[in-house]
Amino acid sequence: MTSNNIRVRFAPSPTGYLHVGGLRTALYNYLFAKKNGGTFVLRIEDTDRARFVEGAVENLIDTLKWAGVDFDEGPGKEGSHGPYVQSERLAIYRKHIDLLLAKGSAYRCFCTSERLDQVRKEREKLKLAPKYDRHCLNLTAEEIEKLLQTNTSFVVRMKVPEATTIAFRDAVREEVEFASDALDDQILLKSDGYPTYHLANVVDDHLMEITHVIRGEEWLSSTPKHVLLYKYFEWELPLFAHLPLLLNADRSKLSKRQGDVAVEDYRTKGYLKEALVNFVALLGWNPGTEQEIFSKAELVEQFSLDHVNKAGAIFNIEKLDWLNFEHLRKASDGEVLAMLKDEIRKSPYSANRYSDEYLLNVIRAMRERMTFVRDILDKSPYFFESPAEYDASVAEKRWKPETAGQLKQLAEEFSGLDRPGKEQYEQALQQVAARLNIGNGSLIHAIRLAISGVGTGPGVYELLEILGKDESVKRIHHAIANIQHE
RNA sequence: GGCCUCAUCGUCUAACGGUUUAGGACGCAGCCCUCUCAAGGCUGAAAUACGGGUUCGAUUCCCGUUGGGGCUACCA
Repeated sequence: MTSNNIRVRFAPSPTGYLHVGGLRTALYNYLFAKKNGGTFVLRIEDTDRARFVEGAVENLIDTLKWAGVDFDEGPGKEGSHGPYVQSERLAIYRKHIDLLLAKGSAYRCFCTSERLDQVRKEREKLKLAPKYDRHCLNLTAEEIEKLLQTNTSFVVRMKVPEATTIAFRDAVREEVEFASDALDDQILLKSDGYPTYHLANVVDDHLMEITHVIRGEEWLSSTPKHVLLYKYFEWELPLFAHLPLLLNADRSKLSKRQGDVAVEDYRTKGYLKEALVNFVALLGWNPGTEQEIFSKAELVEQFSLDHVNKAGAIFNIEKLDWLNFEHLRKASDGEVLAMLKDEIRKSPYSANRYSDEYLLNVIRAMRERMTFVRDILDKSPYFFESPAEYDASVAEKRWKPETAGQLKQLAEEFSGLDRPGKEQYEQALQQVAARLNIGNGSLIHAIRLAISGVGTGPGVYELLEILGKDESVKRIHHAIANIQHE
């Protein structure tokens, strides 16, 4: 499928679940790759052993698969640039660290974390940038040898040049510049032998021949360190594209505290993958047209880094709900049926009590009235069980002293009908109303309350038809016996 | 605090110096339709953060202010 050399990657940390911001980043990478005939790589950045969560990788892959954001190379889909899990690439990083050490672009640091804390505090007091004081940069070869011999634990730091400017081009932010003096001598190799993000990321992006690094804006500040590393290794720079962050309603970075951030949370809440993908695609990107509803294929067709925004975007659920409604109505009756059966299985109702034909009728009646498939159960439980109680405010308004007698006549009329449809119910009701010399409306509202228990929902005749004659008549009699007016 | 970065309706966004009484969408309000609720149709309220420049002309370019966000870990 790859007609050129464009290669992008999504590089999450397996710390639990896929964040919706991560989904957005993965999606943009995916769309960019598909649009340009490139390759989309999934790489697992598990260099922090303390934060590793069992099963997180599987969960990540499963969630990506659910969302339809498929990768071309990655764990379980080995290509020519593997392995795709960083903890399996330790020897590679070690080799590159040695290279840096030999060139003098990096140095060993034997300082204890206690000393580091102290240095930090002192510099903070002096209002200086919180940087390492380069104590170990001045160690002699003999001193280093001695420390190594005694197995003193150490880290490897990058040697940042003094008084220069590090500039790079960003596809969404154009030129970005940093003064090297503001940069810390970043740790590249931790004392446990694992690389930090900065080293592993640069080495892997190069080795995996990544051409475009599309990632969240939280990485913008550390990009000069990465640029420096590319320079030390004498590697060609990829094109960076830093995406605006997804925000909470108060404009802080989207966090768990203020709502659901895990893709699986939205999945279990009943959001369609089509809606979620459509929604996050629009958070930070626009097609340049007035189109709002997109299929995945349309997103691929229209996606471009040129239309990526700079400012952070608030994750606004209301629009997501609307998109869910829109995508749900695009689903076929059969697709909704399958989803509805799933919901019924999770509900107190018994799954095989209702025929497909019956459920399909319910779906057609509720089509324009649901945002989630679950709404069918929540908003119209009367399709699944007789009303146990009757809405008091509706009863007060629609159930008059004479209503019981009128409905009794109507029920009798219905009983005499032979396999009635909507039209027959309507005719019967009109006849009874005429006979009683009352408007159709008073009968209609009363009967709705009687058969559904509530005052809202699909048309009454449709309700009667779906429920069937026997069930409807039964419910009417039950209502007559149980609804009190005033 | 320092560095980086961002700034159009409540929210997501359009506008790439003049075609703009700043457009669309979500949400909100009203009207129509109607047996209710929806759906649908129509209408409405709602924004260029502020101050200086540059220019015949600034939402658009420059500077500053203010405000927001990110980073500032042997986390990614």
